Amino acid sequence: MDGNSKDMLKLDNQLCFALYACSKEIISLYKPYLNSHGLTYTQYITLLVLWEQDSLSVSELGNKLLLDSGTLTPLLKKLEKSQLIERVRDKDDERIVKVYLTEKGRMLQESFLELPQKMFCNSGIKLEEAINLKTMLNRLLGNIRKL
Amino acid sequence: MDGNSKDMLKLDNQLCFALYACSKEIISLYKPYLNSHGLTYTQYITLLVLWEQDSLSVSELGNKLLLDSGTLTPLLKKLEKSQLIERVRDKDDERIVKVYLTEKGRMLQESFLELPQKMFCNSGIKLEEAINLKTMLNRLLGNIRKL
DNA sequence: TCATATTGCATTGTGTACAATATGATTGTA
DNA sequence: TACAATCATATTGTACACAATGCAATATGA
Repeated sequence: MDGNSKDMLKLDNQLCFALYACSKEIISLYKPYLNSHGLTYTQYITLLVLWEQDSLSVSELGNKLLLDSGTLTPLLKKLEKSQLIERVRDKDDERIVKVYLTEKGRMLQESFLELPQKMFCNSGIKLEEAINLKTMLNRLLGNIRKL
Repeated sequence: MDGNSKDMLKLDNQLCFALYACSKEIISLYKPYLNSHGLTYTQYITLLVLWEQDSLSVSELGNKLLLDSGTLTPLLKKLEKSQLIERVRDKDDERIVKVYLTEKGRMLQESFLELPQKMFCNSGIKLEEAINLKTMLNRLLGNIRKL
């Protein structure tokens, strides 16, 4: 991040591009494994949330995942088609669609228990560094979201 | 990054999700400004590269941007339609398409000279932190790409 | 010259983001 | 209680990003 405006326009000097590239490349590391289970990355993180806490509405999922309902609706329909979840419109408030794991969806967690560890080893960075990086990212994320 | 496998499957413990979310959110900060110039983020970083070095082939651009030609071709056609670049098939090797900035494309750089600074201020993090973060991301990116 | 591999771009299909819309719930007011 | 206005939620449509495949041009070697 040196001197003048033109330098800051260089691709290599842009924090945003580093984030953009890193995110894409890491996700592409996940892909082979996820695809072998018929999942995209976004579907995977949706399941992550449901494995933590079942029975969430579309918007609650969206809040946790930072995803729009317009993104989630087709995604959830696919997960439902694969019989990993069920979408049930709430009786009391018919605007709300609640999402439940099926037995098959719950069982699937077993296949992924070792994945984070495996991915971390692939990344070739130290644990301390990873924690440090994640902390900084979360702080940055917090700042951005307040705007 | 604590204890057991199930904990590591929690969304909040995933470095990858922090990257994914941060990248998306920061890009969404760029969007209003980019859109007002009729550009997407990907088109913007493509111009960043061309402003640094004009007259690159599609694959050379792809290498710098970590983008596939399948992503670049339609993108470049749009930039050509907006008369910001020209795509010229190489005389000596007709497989190669070279990309040149037009005068209009070169001039456009002026409009973006202050953008990185503005974005950085919005992010609410310290310069030292940003440098630190970018360094770590680039190292991580380097590790990943060797796989 | 023929066969094979490589390289580079284009095309197609899938996934995601965003804006516009529809519909159900809530609140305030008479 | 009834009604209008507002708000909340999900869906649909459109455009973009990306991956996979196919095709054309070139290079290499038999």
